[in-house]
Amino acid sequence: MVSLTEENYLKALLSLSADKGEVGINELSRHLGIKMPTANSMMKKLSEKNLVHYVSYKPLRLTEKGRREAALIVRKHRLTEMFLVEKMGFGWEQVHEIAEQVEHIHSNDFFEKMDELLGFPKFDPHGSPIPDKNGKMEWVSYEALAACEKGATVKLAAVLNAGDDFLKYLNSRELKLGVKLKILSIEPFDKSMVVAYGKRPQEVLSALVCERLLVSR
Amino acid sequence: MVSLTEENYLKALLSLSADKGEVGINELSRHLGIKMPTANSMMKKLSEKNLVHYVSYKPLRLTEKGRREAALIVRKHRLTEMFLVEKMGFGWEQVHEIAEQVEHIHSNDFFEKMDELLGFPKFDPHGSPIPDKNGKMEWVSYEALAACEKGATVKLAAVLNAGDDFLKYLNSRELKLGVKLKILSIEPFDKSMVVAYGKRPQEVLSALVCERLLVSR
DNA sequence: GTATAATGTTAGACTAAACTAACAAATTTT
DNA sequence: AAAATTTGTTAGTTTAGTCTAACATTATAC
Repeated sequence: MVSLTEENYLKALLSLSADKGEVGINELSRHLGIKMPTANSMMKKLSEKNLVHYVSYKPLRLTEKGRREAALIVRKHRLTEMFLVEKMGFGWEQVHEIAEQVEHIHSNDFFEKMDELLGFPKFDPHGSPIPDKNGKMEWVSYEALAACEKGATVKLAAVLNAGDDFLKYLNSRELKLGVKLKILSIEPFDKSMVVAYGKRPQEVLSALVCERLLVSR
Repeated sequence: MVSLTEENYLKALLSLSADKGEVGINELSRHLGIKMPTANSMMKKLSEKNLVHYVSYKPLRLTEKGRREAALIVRKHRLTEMFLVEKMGFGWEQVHEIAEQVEHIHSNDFFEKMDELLGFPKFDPHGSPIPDKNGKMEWVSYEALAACEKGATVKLAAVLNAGDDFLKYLNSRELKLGVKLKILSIEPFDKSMVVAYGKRPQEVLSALVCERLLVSR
């Protein structure tokens, strides 16, 4: 049995190792807002349970079992976010907090019913992929808007590290998933972009924003 | 702040004191599946927090604050059950387990949205009243079917202590809330009843069943 | 109304998950 | 390559929620 606390460690490990490949105790503990010794002893515990491969002073790695467990929690989180937006009328900036709690509910029926009512979606409201029942996550490789060149026309496919503030900012600019963006110019000095989309002929996006917008061609 | 564990104690106290008026440590601990000393020290803790009025060797009583807290958890539980049945297509025998977990989610928005989508229902799928946002619970005083006399025609309004088995039994006999029952006879020996309803001209209900079916005239 | 049974309380121990303080190893800087 | 910094580990403490064993009080039976 995996406790709620353990589930949160696994989820953190999955998301950090997806971002940067290698995960250390320091990074993990900062991400979870706990102290290093706490994370350290939890890693030993998860290692006993064959969820994490732990060797002193070496980077942490999820075992296949651990990766699967973590992906199933992510699945529950993302299905919940989708359900809250599509079936309950919440805004995409409101759903993270609630999903953070709902993801720990033990009931396959509950999440399978959500999945069914939603028509088996492949992506959540922020464009992130929803792992399947076996914990397989299809990684569609989007580009960051920041990596695109002047003149390109691209479609907004997902947003990265979508916190409350960032999503409210996007709402205020009518930047929704699916919007087609044309890159009018790129400022060499600060890498900010001027783009056109929808009814907005020119909108300035900072480099930070461009890094967090993922697009497809 | 009230922990998940504390919430479960409060809920148990509310339901036991609604049933029988007085609640003892022994009964409370049996109901929660824990040992008496554990319940005892929790009562002291809840007393510190002004949620329970605790005096050694005297029956336990919720304070007004405690009663309100408990009723708000019951509200969340019953709204959830209603949502699962009405909006997600679960059977009334499936929803208790899930609601038992969902009731601990901290988000007013989440439950208010459910309430709104459901059209502000007054009763849950088992006929139990849903407390309002202030923790006020309207007690409609139904009778047990067992208390009715031969010849009476009554409407099934709620079911008591509705566990999985009991609800499956009711499903198998097509006994749903709102069904009109006519009491054809009462067996003096074991207090079982023969009743007519829907397309069933005569159906035998044991005394145990009759005690748990609540009806209105 | 005393003996017995049931219920309630106290004291002390355990586990999970957190912490701080001190120490050890690895990495980076100079 | 030695010093300094960052990262990781060990040891011991804390809190919430549980337990058992022993004792105390209240209720019940005879």
